[in-house]
Amino acid sequence: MGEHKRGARVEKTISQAPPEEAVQTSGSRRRRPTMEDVARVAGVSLATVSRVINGDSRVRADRVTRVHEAVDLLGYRRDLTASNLRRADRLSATIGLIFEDVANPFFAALYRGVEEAAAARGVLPIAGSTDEDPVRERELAHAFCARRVDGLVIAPVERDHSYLVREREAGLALVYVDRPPELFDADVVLIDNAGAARAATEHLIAAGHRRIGFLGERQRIWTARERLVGYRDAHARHGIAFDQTLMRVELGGSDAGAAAARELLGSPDPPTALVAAQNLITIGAVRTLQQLGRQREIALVGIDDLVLADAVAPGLTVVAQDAPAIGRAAAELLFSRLDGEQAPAQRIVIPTRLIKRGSGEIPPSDTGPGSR
Amino acid sequence: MGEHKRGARVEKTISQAPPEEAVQTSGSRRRRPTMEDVARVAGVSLATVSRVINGDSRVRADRVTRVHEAVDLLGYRRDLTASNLRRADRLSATIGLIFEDVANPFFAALYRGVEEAAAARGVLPIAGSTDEDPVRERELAHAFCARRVDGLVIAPVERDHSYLVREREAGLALVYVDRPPELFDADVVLIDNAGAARAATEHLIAAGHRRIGFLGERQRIWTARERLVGYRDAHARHGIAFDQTLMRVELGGSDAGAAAARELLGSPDPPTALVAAQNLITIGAVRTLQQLGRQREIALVGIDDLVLADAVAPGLTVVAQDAPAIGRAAAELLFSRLDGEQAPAQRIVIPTRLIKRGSGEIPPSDTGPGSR
DNA sequence: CTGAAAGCGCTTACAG
DNA sequence: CTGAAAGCGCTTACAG
Repeated sequence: MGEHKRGARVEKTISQAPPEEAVQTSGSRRRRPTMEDVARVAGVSLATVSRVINGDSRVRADRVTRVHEAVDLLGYRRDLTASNLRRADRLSATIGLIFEDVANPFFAALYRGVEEAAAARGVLPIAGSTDEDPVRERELAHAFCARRVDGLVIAPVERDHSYLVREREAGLALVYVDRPPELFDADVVLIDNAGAARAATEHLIAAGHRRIGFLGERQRIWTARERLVGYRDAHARHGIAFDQTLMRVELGGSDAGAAAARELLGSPDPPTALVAAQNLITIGAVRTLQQLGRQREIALVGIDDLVLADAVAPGLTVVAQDAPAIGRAAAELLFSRLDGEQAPAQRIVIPTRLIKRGSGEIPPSDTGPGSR
Repeated sequence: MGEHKRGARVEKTISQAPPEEAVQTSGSRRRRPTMEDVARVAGVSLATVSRVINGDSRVRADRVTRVHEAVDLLGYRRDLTASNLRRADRLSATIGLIFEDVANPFFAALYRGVEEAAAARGVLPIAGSTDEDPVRERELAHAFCARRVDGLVIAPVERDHSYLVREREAGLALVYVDRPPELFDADVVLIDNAGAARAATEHLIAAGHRRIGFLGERQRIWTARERLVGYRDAHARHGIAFDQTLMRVELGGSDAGAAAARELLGSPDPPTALVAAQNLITIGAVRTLQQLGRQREIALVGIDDLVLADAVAPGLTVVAQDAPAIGRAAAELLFSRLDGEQAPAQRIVIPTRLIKRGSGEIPPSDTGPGSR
């Protein structure tokens, strides 16, 4: 298959089954009826069929009927890809979604929000997961553009999106979610991450904690950095010295979160409370506290809500974000751009909400030198 | 917009923004470079460009270089929709996913499994949620077909998929997941639902329970019916009379599950254990048990695992299914069909696993006339 | 109101 | 090995 290597340079993610095999795919494939077939059966021209299918009101009523009858008879279904190729607007009624992981509950809910807003317009989303790999992100973006999506909703890993400027100039609508663009002037929908982390931390400070551990994601991720900022900010606001040893970052997933929590709590001068800065990390932290049997002794506030958060004991206090609302807002922004909205790039901030369920309301324990 | 009504009849879900507006979309749109542009810059013919892009090895090396240089210079990106229109295989490298709800953790994980298997082939998934609405299912299927997806992975709501026979004849690969086709002979990947429910129920019987409540989904859903069968089956196998009053079905979501659990436990002759036959229902059951403070008294086994299931107290015993594996298997089956595999329709059963965490190992309490 | 014709951006026989 | 030409299934000026 040496001949595939070169093509791959241009279109890496698109290489599919060897063409020579694909031809003989499914034994006796039946041709789909085309507008031409419909025209023949209805006894009108191809142009008239197209007009009827597209709801052009200038067609005489009896011809409209004839065409519809032929459509039903043949089981004709329009080929949107061909239609799109020739249309003036060149809209494919498809948008691309680039997320860290579609299986993460946050992004799954975001997807749903986008889907709902898009469905109202007859638009369908294609989604892909980057796993925080910038190469994968770029491949996905290219793969989506090759399919001529009308827009991209992207939770960026990569800082440099200059590889998308040409697509934008060609009309691609671009909306960032969860994380802002870094070198681009584009619409974005997100939460106040620093504010959320600050609220989480201040909630613990209000309960009397002075030694609050921080469990954060990889700092290459913007939200992770912002949340750390909010955590530090809360300390500064309350005149509490920031203690580097209470901070664990670069955590990828629940196991890493669990291990980091265990490490922190086993340290010589341990925290009396924890801020878990991402949903999977929170899961890990909860697990560790329970394994140590200290879930009623060490306070915990998570960022981003979880299913069953109200069912653990104590209930899990979180700063919740409204993922479906983020998705809906992003989709609506994207469509407004597609409709020609020329206003400057918008930054929409979806409010978060502190949900007190118990774990965040535990006062500091007297053990350890950290308590006052 | 009266003229849109008729078009809607043929392509309901595709009607997009009024074409007349869409034209003036984004001020000065720059045309994307085409193969023609590349050909001009490289000083070769359009056909040669196409050959190079497609990795045809018969092109002379220096021309290959020239074309690649022109591609880089112009920032050319292939239009896959146009390519697909003309190719012999007519493969779009896109597949459609029709799920109940992409935000449900089970389907989100299934999506991820499909995505991974598809990515290896350069194929991208488009997904839509039906919310168990057969009309929406049909709209989604049509919308996907209009975009000329190569195949459909479908968790069916509708029993009658005869509206897809024409598409199948035209080469559409069809794989069912989670639920089998009812009137169709097609590939399917699922779990042994009756077996899972039987295992859950027998686990409770082994712990000594004789009055086991059942919380099930809407019985229009195949998995819901199967799980009820398994529950009853377990009773029959152990010579326990089936008590209709212990069964609550048609539950849609966690709130309904919570309410039904509360109702059952408050009945004159209540169960000593519960089988929660779906993930959201399990969440509701856990919630109710905790609110009543009876989580250490009433046993509970859920079907399908949940995040934090090990963190609730007692830990949640479940019969877990491997959603990513279901997704991967479905995608691989679909691709094998696309590659020409002609074998009879397959039924792949992905094993489930009982995970004991505490809630399912609670013995029957002595309260109530149901205990022996 | 309608049809013949051009053309969207590609691939693919067909010659050479 | 290469190019001119036909054509995939549509939409859209252009005439009438």
